[in-house]
Amino acid sequence: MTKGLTISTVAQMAGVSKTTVSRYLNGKYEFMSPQTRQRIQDVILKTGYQPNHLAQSLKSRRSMLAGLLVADIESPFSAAAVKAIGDVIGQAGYTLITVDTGGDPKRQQEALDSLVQRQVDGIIVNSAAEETQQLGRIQHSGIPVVLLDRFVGERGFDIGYLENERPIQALLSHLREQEYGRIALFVQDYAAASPRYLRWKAFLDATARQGGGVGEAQVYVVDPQRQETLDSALCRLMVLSRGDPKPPAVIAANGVTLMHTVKSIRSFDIRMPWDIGLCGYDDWGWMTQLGLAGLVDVGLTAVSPSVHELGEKTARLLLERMAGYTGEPREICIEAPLVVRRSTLRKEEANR
Amino acid sequence: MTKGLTISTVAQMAGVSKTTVSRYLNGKYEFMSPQTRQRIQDVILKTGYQPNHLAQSLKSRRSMLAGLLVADIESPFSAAAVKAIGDVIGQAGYTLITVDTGGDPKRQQEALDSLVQRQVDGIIVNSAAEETQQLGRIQHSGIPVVLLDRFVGERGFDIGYLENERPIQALLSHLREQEYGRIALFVQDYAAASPRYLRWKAFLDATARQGGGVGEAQVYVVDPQRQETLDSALCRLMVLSRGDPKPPAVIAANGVTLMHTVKSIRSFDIRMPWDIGLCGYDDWGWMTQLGLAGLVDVGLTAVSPSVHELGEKTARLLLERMAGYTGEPREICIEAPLVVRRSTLRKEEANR
DNA sequence: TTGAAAGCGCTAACAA
DNA sequence: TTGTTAGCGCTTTCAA
Repeated sequence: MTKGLTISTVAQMAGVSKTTVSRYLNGKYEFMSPQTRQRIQDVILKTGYQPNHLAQSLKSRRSMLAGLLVADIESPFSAAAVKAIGDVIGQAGYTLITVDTGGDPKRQQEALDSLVQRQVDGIIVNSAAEETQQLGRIQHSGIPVVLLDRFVGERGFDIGYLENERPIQALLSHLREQEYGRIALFVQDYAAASPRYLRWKAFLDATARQGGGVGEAQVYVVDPQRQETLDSALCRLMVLSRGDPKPPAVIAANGVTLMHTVKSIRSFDIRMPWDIGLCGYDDWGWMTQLGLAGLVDVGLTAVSPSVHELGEKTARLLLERMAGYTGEPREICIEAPLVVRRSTLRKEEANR
Repeated sequence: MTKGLTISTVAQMAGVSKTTVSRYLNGKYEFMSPQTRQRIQDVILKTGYQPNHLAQSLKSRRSMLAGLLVADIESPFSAAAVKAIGDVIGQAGYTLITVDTGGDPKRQQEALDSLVQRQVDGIIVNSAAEETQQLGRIQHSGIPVVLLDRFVGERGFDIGYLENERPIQALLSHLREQEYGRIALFVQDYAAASPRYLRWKAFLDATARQGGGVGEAQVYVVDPQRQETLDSALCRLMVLSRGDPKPPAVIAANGVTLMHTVKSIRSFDIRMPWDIGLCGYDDWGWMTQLGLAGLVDVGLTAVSPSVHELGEKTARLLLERMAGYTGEPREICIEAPLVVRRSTLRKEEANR
């Protein structure tokens, strides 16, 4: 592969056996004469020999490889997660194979097969599929599987995820305090991914609980791929609210939806926070550090979870499993604070 | 690793030899009786057998693995590149190992060693280091190396990169047309990465050529990690321009700098495009599709290259090398159009 | 049409 | 303190 440089070559050049070189490589200097050690070192330095990790893995039955499946590596959420997970996993000596499934269950399935064939020692999955037979089988076969943010049908897996219910409730109370009228949830197909579902559910529960005849009617299922779905949802909302002294407000269920809603609001020249209030569930990695949501228009009110923390903790779950931990499945929930900005502040501020 | 399921097991269960199973796995049905084939297939389906890719690679001397080094996977630039490269490479049957070097030459070096040990068939590098001995050695040892956007000292590698000179010139002419006065370049340490250097160079050349006593003084070296560097650059610029009937304008050398400049401008309540013009070199992956730069304030004028195209073409360069192509080093330049938005339009528009 | 045997580069008993 | 030997799971001559 590289050049024909193998452990045998090195052994020969140093005038020792493969075993001894192998011992050297694995740091087992205990019963090795300093001279031998030195000679081997010299040869390795001189030749630039790099041990073949494939062979090592085959023999030792540990690949020191971990797999990570994400739905869309370009979303700031995935990017932040990949970064954090890569750091933690890498720190521990593992190499990470990150695969972008594009949210497609079939691609996810293929990717999983591929990872298994490559003998990864563990897998983290931001699942694109509700179906989990495959994940179950993999876990069963001895490769630990840890979920990232998205639940799948059955339990039985470790998971790290972002808090959903409370932030939605916080968003709602905030909008009520600011005396917005009709409150709508813009959400993508919520059967497809558990966070969306849970946020939708939380919205329904909270609105139902607080009465006022609000409910399902206030939910708009949109598709950010098709801007017109946002446009039409927005228009309906505005029309339904006409004559109402209190303006309506939108909660976008996630970052993509939030940004596309901004776009839509802009295109109709609707003014935030007066004609409409806008806020959402937001996860924008370093964009958040930079304050992207703060850069947009008047600054967007948003739930702002630490995806880095999510990644780190989730990676740790996997590391523990790969180290042999076999306790009950664990669930780690990352709290997500609400950051209020001007897009929903129609009362307190002068708003120049 | 998985379960004890190996090719021997399958062979035994199907009542054939390992050889035959191996033939089946590799699609060599030519001289195989349909019954045999069927039997093997049945066993594999029943047992869920997955061939050990480690062993296959060891024997066949092709890992079907490719490595990708990026400086910061969280930047929209890297994210878009990773996506595109992953798609193209994956499509061709390779598995991609993406490593985030954090822009640290030492980490890059370690990552490269690791990839070599894992016997990757090729490597794409968005280099964090000017030094290239290691890359040269790797390439020399038979593993093709392709550069992504950043040149390194010596030539000798294939590279895909974004056009630098012309867009900077375009930005400058545009600013002149709009009759801005003093024009400044905000750029990070330009010794560290070739694109920055080339943009800086292009800026100097173009301003020098057009005379007017402008030149080095107009370049501000900033560090987006430290907002105060942006703040102070901005203030100096504003002060130097006081009394000038034409307002100053800033060209940010890349996306991060651009966004941080926005932040700074905001914090001082300076109005775009009147008190200042702002534009920049911009690479924001799906953000661009979404029109992030369009979401910010009045919309930012920016150079808007297709990082996807860059990723695709660069990946193709590597695929060709891995397939055995051995011609001269090739350089692919991706053109980057200028998108004019309101942040630099002080003339044409009413600008309500 | 199928199989036996050798070996990819490395590790780990077991001997010496 | 070091080496011999037997594989890890797979592919591939060569022979049958």
